[in-house]
Amino acid sequence: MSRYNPKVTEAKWQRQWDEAALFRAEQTPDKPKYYVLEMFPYPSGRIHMGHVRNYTIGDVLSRFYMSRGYNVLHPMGWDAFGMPAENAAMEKGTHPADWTYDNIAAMRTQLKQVGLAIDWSREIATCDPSYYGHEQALFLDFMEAGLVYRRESWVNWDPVDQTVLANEQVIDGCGWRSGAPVERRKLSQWFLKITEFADELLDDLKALERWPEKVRTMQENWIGRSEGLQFSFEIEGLEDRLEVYTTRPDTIFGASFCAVAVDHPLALKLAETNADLMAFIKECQRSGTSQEALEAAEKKGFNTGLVARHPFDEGSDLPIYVANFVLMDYGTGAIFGCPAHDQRDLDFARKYGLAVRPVVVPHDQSPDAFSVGAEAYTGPGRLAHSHFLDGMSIEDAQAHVIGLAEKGGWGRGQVTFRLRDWGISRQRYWGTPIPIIHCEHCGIVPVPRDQLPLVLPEDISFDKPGNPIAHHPDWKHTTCPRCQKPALRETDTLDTFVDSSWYFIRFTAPQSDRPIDRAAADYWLPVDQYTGGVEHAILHLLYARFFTRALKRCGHLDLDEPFAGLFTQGMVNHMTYRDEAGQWVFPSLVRENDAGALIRSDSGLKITAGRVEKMSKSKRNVVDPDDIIDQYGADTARWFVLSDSPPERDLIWTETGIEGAWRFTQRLWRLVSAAQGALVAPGTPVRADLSGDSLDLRRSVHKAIEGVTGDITGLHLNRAVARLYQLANAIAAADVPNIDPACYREALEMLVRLVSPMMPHLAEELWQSLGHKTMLTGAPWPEADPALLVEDSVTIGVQVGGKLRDTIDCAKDASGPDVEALALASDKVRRAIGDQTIRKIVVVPNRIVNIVI
RNA sequence: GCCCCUGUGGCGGAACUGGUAGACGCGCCAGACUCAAAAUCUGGUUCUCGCAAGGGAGUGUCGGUUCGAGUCCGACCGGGGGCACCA
Repeated sequence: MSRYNPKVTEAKWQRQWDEAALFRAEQTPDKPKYYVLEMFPYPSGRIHMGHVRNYTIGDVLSRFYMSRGYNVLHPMGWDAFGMPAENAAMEKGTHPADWTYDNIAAMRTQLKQVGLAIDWSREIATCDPSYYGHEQALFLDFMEAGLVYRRESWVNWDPVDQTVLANEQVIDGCGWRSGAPVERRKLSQWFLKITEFADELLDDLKALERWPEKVRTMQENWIGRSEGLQFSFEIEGLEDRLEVYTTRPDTIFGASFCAVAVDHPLALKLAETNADLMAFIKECQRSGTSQEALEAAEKKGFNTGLVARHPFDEGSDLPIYVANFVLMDYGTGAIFGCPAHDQRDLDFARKYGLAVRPVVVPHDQSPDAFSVGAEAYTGPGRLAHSHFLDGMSIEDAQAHVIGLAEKGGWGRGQVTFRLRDWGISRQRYWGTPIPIIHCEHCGIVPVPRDQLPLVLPEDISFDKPGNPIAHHPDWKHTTCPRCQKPALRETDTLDTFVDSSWYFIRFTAPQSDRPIDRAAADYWLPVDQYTGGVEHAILHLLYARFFTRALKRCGHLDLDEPFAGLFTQGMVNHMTYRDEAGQWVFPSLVRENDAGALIRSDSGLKITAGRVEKMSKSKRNVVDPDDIIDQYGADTARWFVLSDSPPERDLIWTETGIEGAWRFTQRLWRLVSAAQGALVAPGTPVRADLSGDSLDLRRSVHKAIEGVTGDITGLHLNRAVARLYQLANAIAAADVPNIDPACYREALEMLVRLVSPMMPHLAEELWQSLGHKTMLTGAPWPEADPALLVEDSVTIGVQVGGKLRDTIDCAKDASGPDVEALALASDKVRRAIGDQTIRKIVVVPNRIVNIVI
């Protein structure tokens, strides 16, 4: 018997699918549509196992829905703008465009070898003017719709390299290249008004039933709607009042200080005449702009000497601090601190010796005895030590204080969101140019639409630090479209999240001369199943949801939610290895010597195995998909990434695992090949009166159809794989001479058909060798015969006092008394009961009997 | 620091809405085939006491709800993801 040769077979079927144009998405009214999408890759140069896993999951769905009679759209493209291309340009001197397009070409070849059912005619790259030109048009549409504005905001500034740094380029507060301490700087930047949709983005999460609960929760928290009180304190000796926002107006009597952000106008004004305060502010600005850096920093404050008057409690005035943990972006940039009921305030109060007065007391404690130690109390309770609020619930007290503030005219109830507007300006070359002209006379003027795409300059130099476009000798010099006088182009480019906020829409009509073809978008959208990593759970997905709504407002779409179903897949991990010299070692170099110790195959150095971690180039714990496909074929690689781990969890890549998958592909091949001679002709009907082993086999087959279908629909792909192993075991264990020949053929055919979405090449090959002349891809999905799925007897457990003592076989749906009698007839059960009295017998039909003693 | 997720044999995992914990795969052990090896096939494999029959323990830890908890509730510990300029 010949061995299965994936190299020849996979190439053969890929060619045939291609020639038959099977994966070309058709927009026809006779069939329902199904849009399958995986997050498009950044063209880093080579695909990694994470890609293989991601695209295989999507591919299984594509092929499955194709055979269930849908018009399937399964496209591929490239998230092709971004920093790595510029870094490569700086390090290797290659042009970002050349580097990117070379990478795309290499990765396309690799992806094609995986045998994905992709409509390659729709391929797009975001760095292509035919894509980003339309994006520029959309930017202008947003501008006309009032969704774009410009204001100052903070960036990480590297004082040595004279350049803006991304958060990931700030390491321990210093620039990654220069090592110089990073400063915060203000720059005029472009923003999109995502906050205008905050309520909608929050409310509509509820309707996203096919999104993971955790992603919805994360977005909910990110948007962060809160109801509170905005009010102002009188400041002793000053005309100005201090405007603060609080979500806990009930704790007003527990206030012991006020604090403003380091970039709050009051702080800046005081710093003009206070050198110490100025130094403190400068000190605080010597850290990155990331939330993490700000919040993880030790809480520090500067006492301004100013005092805020408590609105109710004349005796207790509150010192005003400038504090590094107050955020200018949230609320009013100023707070009152109630240390007893907020952890950050408590940490601050302990450091500066401020009073900690509990004003909310848990229901089971007395107001006089309750005190707060190292942890703030944020739970439920009753108000205490709060004059007229005493005894109220938190909710009542909040409503009461807000009411008083509104009546007294010194404050009002206010809804605040944590969500901030989306800053889309980047001071970089490799991105979409923002189509704006700055004119001294006319101000901000959009680039006329007939001049789009506004393309990036090609002759660019990375010799100097900073933004290469701004350094370009003539690109930015232009004339104002309004007054025709000399003017300057905007040199900022768009955040790459803008590119990925509408690519799934462009896929519906990638060649259209308008950004969006309404008919195509109406037909294909929303995406039915979107798959990608959880790391995109908030930003990318929220931006895309916002973009869809903004496009609707501009008349491009009639759609609110872009992704009807979302699936977040886990990472691919691998064991790490280090040699005696402390170097990380590629798994392909690890060998076991005769003594069973791990050594390097090149140098012979001893190796120690470390933790299992996410595959990463830096730790070298990577496996190259090319090597795997070369050695085992794409089907084996696909089978392995689908097996074992549930797709939403991390997968551990192991050499033994891929070998197990390889054995299974060979086993399937042998199973079908061995049957060849003995098979009846294709299409021979299976008799209805099977019995014995044939009937048992047929039941297993139909249960597998039912199970696999359900597993794929529910995205439990690892369970589908396990079921197929079971089915193969059942077929292999069958005593062929005793099995009805038509039944045996059916079993083999169903195995092949059920395996086909996962191992499409092998399935085609086996289908052909079973005597079929037409391709399996796209052929209708099998249906289970319901009559073969019903069981007439069940085995259930019998517990005595909650402990399993025996199992009994009984008729399905047998009545309580019958099952009870059967259970009590068991020797093991009687022994377990002994001479104890039976207090009660719980019978759950078809499940369990529990005899309570 | 804040938000979210996760924790089951030697390993990856299975267990529908609370009802026989460990399906399936990997590894390991024994056997068959072979001059031998590889491949393949058959059987076994949670731990523990026991020759066996049989008993006991067991789903990160501690506690709770229940006739019954891997599953629900509370606290804690370990691992991971996100935190707005990585994509």
